Amino acid sequence: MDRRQITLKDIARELKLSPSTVSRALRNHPAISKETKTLVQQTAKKYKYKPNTLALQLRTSQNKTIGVIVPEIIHYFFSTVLAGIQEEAEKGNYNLIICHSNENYEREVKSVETLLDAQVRGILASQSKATEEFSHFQDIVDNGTHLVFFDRICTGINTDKVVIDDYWGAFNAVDYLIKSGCRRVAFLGSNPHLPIANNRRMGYEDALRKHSIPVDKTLMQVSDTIELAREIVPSMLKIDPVPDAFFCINDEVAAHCLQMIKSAGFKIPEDISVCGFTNSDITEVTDPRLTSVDQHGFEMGRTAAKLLINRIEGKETRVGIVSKVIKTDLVVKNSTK
Amino acid sequence: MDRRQITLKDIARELKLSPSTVSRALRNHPAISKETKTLVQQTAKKYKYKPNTLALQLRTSQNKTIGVIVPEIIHYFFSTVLAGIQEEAEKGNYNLIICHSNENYEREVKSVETLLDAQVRGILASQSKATEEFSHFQDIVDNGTHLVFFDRICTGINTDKVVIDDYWGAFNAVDYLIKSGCRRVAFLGSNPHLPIANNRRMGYEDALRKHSIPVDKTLMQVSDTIELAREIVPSMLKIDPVPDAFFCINDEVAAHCLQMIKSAGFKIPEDISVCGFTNSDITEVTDPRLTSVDQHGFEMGRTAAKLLINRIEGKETRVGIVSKVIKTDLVVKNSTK
DNA sequence: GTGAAAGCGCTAACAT
DNA sequence: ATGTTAGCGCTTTCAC
Repeated sequence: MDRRQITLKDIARELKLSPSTVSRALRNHPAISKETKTLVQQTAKKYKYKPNTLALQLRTSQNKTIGVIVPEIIHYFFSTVLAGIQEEAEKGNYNLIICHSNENYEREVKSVETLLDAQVRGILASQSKATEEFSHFQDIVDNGTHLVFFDRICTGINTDKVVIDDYWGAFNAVDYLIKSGCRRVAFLGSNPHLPIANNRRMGYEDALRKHSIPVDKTLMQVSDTIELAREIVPSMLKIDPVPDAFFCINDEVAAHCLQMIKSAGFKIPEDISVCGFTNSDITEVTDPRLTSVDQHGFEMGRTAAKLLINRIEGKETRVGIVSKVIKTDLVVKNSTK
Repeated sequence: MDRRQITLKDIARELKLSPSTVSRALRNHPAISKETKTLVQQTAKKYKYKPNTLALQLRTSQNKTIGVIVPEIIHYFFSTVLAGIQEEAEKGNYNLIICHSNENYEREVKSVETLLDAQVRGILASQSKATEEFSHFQDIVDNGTHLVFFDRICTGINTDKVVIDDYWGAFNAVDYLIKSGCRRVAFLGSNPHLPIANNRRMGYEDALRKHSIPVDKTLMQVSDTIELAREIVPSMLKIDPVPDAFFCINDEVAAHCLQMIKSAGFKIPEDISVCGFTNSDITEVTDPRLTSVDQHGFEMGRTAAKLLINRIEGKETRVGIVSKVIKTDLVVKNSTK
């Protein structure tokens, strides 16, 4: 069953032509006669000839694969980004090698190694939460391989990036919460060395300041996983006076926050509002449905992949760093007034 | 910045050796003297030599990539499977090309073409809901490329497959519902030409029969998307007597079903129980938390990938079709009595 | 123990 | 308009 693929040579032999003629005929070279062309092309079709990509790429010493490093695959936002990357890669005829750091620094380092070993032309990366050291990313650049960060960018490395407007996403959400009557807005954030977390915190603080509400450190906590939320939210509900809104760094935390608020006996949104970040599928099935900031992951994936491919193909000529920003949208549902 | 990779030749020239010697030294060939070996290996390390995979694969005329066709990437179950495939592929040093049919027949056909053009060694596929014609899958087999179906298998093609025990998953869930006191269990299913849907329907029916409950066609509907559920569930809630349980083909349908039951004024699980299928992340954030059948997608992905790789490498010697079945588990939460 | 030559499939100079 | 030759990076006979 394992039949060998038909090669140019096979066709050449069959037609008593030289391989180069066949090659040219197939690629519509002007110097080939019409008859030979049609003859060759028919025979190619007849034998289901497929050019050997390996040989082609070896010759031009340019493979067409790009690598992707994501912290987590089983995750609404990242799978959305992945879908966008996939679409753009397919369009440009690039193959994808997807690596999965699993929020783990060592696996991230290994992923970089894997991708460089595979000699990908470029890498799209989103940093794991655990990463605080960046030399593996620097290796990519030093190797002459193109690198574009998306979402969880790494400020220590001088390279292209695609982010969302975390600051404005947070600012608008918190501004909305305040305008709807909330005065004690809690912030469940993430490790501040992640720019996305820090920018959202600043957006949060500035929205408070705009309305002359003092920033209260007791209302700001790192709580970016379900486990942390289950620990921290109950304790925050005991603060007096109790927060009248929770602005959360992601939808999972928001959804579980919402559950705990309800089981503590508060009404949502009458007593306490909750707002998430991402606008993932789970926002539709919580009760009440969860207000959230849409991150447009698909568009982020497409943008990042497009940028990388343009760099690879020399179509992006700007010499310095290119930073693209994807706009967020607050999607108001029922967990806010 | 785009420096050329170091090749065997470069090292050979530097060390005044022949490329073949260098090649042998690097791969620890017995006929090479210890001194040359260490010398070569040191120089290789010094220049960060990386073998050119393209050249290697061209020589052995065996690339190391496998293709995956999934109906949907942004989907808890499939991203779980993907994570399993990814892990196994990485372990076996295979690259992945992931195609995304988006539940669309034409895109599925095109995906097969893409993968065959890329000359992947094997393909892992899960059929789109829209597919009713299978010749594109037959093309894969005719081409001599290995094919393993997972989850949404295609019965028309004679090839390896990995499925879950849909029948027993459904049987056990419905059996549990009945044992908890439900008598009028509705089934929100999917297109019966999909084996997964048909097997679950049979499990459902047999569980009813086991308890001598007649199968009532009015309680069985095709409703496998959120849109369909929003249309069908309200109408079913008007049936007299009303169903006292809904067994749903997936968690999204179950979650939205649950919402509509609540807004119709019924209590869950006191009046009506709801059970989903997959046990995805959303089962944790609905109110009440959703009882569901765990499909173990990660294990399915690993199993399918392992099987495919074994076929490719000739390690799976069974001549006929290999069918693997992943066991499901009913995970009882709060939407059932 | 090491080297020379050939070849994997393809294309691009350089003939003719 | 077509053929010849060489070479992409690597391994593998076959020599010595």
